[in-house]
Amino acid sequence: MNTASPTRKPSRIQKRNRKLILDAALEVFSTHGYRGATLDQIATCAGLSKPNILYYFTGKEEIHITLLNGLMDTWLAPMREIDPEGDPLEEILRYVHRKLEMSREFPRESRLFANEIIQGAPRIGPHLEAGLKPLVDETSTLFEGWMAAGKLAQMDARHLIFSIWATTQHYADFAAQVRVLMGEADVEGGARAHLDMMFRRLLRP
Amino acid sequence: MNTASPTRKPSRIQKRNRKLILDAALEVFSTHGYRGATLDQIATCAGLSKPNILYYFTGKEEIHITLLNGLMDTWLAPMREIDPEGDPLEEILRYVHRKLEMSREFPRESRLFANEIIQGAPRIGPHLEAGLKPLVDETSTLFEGWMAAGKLAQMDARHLIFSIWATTQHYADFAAQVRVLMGEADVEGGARAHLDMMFRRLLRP
DNA sequence: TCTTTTCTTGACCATACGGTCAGGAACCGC
DNA sequence: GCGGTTCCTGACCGTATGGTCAAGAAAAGA
Repeated sequence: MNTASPTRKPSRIQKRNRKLILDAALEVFSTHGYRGATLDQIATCAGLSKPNILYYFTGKEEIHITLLNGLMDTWLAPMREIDPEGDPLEEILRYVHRKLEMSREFPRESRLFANEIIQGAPRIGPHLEAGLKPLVDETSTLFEGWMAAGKLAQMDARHLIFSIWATTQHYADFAAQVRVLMGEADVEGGARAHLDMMFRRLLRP
Repeated sequence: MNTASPTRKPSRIQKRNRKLILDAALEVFSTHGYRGATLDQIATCAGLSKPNILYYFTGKEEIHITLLNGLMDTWLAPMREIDPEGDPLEEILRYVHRKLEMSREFPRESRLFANEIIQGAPRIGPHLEAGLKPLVDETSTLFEGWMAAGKLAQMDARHLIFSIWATTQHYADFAAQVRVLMGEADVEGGARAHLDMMFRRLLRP
């Protein structure tokens, strides 16, 4: 019986294999996109047989959705950690640095989301509305309060957030391009210094 | 006989149909990615039959590569238009605005490139090295000269370029997300004002 | 007009892919 | 050790997809 049974805590094997599958799927989906990924690739990558994959998940789409949902929390955590009581400039800079770190630490997750959004968010659209939007609205209000209090330079809070996302995730999503253009240089360190300077200049009242 | 014949100027019909195909392919590839796109979709979208598509192109991959190569020039044109003799700050701001305009005007092209790069640039990698890198190197040198002359704030020129690309293309590549978060607001105008202010603050010596 | 070349297509093919199923193997409480 | 449940797989199926081909329709020369 599969996981459809309502009350049944997952066995040791179940936990291990679902993790194997999701990890393999993250690898494959993030590099080939949803349509480009195949169950065979995921199975091989996970070290399991294809029917076994379908023993744990009802189909390809469920794997993808499970991944996206599970990752959403991790992905938004840094924004949730912005402290309304902290120093505005330092809080936002900390957020920038945390996002950049995540770009380096979880590039596959970043690309998974990027792939999904670029293609019109066909499978995660509802979750954007329900999960992301409230958080962004709240954070925007917080930023606007800081600006009104003269703690930050005046600007559109949502566009500021877009700029932070864009500049930090760029290093994960466009890594192939960055690698070509930067060669052997210390990309990570350079990016950190650049973004710190950039947002410091931008936000200083 | 197909286009492999070396010396043969394309007929009227040939020109029209190749254009139809490439335009349809841009639409389909940019929204579904390379693997997600099918020849049938492209054929339907172009109003031609599938075998007819394959009369003009040897296969799916050739269509994709032709698209990428043909678009590269258009895509890099704004960077080529930066005037070394112009006012540094205004030249770069003009570049930012031009890139943002292209995001609005050619979102499909932007997503096509984004898809390709995210997946590791498997089909355009060589062209990045040969076409993009020299131009970026040259532009970086120009920027560094301006910085050394005290016309711009000091920073890493390559990371500056990344920041410009990331923030402007974000509005095309992540349009689905922006739409959810901004609702009916005037995204275009807000983005223009925000990026102008942002890079002005950043670059002012 | 007649001929040659270019263009177009319906029918077809081989493969790849998502998914199913019957039955066997491994695990687990007893 | 035994019975029942969970876990696993080889073989298989229907469909979608990239691509081919022979032959007809349309243009283009002559």
